[in-house]
Amino acid sequence: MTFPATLSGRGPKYLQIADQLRAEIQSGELSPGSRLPAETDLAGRFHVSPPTVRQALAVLRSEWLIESRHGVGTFVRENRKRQRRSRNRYGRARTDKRLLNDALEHRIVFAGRGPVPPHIAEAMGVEPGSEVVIRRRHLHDKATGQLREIGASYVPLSHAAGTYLEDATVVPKALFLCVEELSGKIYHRAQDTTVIRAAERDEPGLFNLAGGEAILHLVHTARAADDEVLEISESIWPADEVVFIDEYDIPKHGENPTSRSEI
Amino acid sequence: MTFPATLSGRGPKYLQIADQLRAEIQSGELSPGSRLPAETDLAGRFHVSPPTVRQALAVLRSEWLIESRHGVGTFVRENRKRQRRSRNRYGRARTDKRLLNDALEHRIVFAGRGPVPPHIAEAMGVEPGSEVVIRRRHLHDKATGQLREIGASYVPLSHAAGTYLEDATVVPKALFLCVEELSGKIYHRAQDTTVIRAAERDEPGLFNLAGGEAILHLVHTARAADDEVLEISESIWPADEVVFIDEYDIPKHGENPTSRSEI
DNA sequence: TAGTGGTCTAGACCACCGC
DNA sequence: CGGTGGTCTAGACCACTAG
Repeated sequence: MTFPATLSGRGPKYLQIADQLRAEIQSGELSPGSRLPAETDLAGRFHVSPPTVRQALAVLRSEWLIESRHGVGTFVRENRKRQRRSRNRYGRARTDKRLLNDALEHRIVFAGRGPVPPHIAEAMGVEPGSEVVIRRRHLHDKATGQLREIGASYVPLSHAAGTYLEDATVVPKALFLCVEELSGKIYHRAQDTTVIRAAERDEPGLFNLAGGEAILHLVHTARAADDEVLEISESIWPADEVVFIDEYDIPKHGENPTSRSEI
Repeated sequence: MTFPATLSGRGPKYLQIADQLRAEIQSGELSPGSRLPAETDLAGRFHVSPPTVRQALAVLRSEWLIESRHGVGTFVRENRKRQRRSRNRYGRARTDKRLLNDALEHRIVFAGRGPVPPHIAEAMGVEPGSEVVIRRRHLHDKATGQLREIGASYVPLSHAAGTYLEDATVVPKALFLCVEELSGKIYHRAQDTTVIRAAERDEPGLFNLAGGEAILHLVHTARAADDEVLEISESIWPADEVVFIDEYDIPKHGENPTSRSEI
């Protein structure tokens, strides 16, 4: 029998049940994608009331181990293939002339003028609500159609107003190369700010999350040599789908570091 | 009256209650650190049963907005002061000869030989369980005493065996300078791997978390010019306490990028 | 229609904390 | 001690999905 009907008696029942099920998941007895027994079945096997089972499942849900589909069942979460991102997006793009991940489909969901949101205005050094050119994108997994990333780019009117950046067509090359062309200025220095926060508003629905899940939110500010902001872009992922891998040279003794440390 | 007794009737009651309370928190009516009314009080005011109130509070807890203390009450979470980390820890350390954050107290909780854990062995390219010199550290907030970061460094025996790195005394300068001295090799290139995962094992207790919270886990691998691993270190934070701020130069056209992109 | 998970009730008793 | 949140029960009814 897969699920012992006995609880050892140490600690709360719902935690013991969660421990049992977690062990079965991690041992592979319950494999990714497989369905758990119905809540009423689990209640019977563990000799507890249904709400207690639900409490145990809530624990596993908060650990990102299972997900429930209303009217269908509760399933062991698939190990979603993790994306790999570098914080330095310019290195290869400058030579490859492309920035896009081949496994993702790039959909521009909005392009045009709009008010700059507060957290971007701050980084841009302008009044919140000022008009800028905004390009919003959704990146979908080509295989499954699942939304994997939400992004937006904000370019000052001075460089983007009236240009093709206001058209919702996919830019044929990396956005920063377009901005360099249009502005006549060169991207010189960047700042990336990364935070992890709880999912809010429509994000759980968009990403098909249980709710209350962690979101990774990156704001990227690119400046010209004279410190003028050329572009701010932000990217939003379900935090558990992302791995950052960064490789970089370590400054030698006496060498001027290319990154200012913020520690 | 702070808490209206009426629910608009749209959607589940527990979500409406959560929305009400969230609005009060975000408007500042319920300020950080202040106590919410007791669950039974809330049940009375909203005319629902106590379990329904608990469900609403569970939502806010998963959004990291409140925390409950058994026997005391439920409180609006303080905005914990966020740490700022740069991926490039070497820039300033090479000139300042220090790596430590002044607001944090560095406690070495273990130093000596031990088996290398699996996720480190992989990055190090050795058998899991091989012996290495391990230095484990806890970083506490000097003001509050709260644990803010767990870290560990792993140095191959070939460079650290029998040296002062096996003593649990705080190293007077940055660890990498010690390893450079002891090994006679220079840190040349680094890789940082960052993931966000659910808290596991004893982490909720150590960090005083509600459970199921997001953890940020960074593994840093430093290599010499000949690709030999000189040191691997890992850092673990409650994800909501960390902001990464990275500044870096953007490679010019035709310039060899210092970071290899992983996109 | 049958079976699933989602919402909600009205209690009970326990464990913890501060006074 | 009184008040708090934590655990648990034994139901009821609804909403969703699949066949």
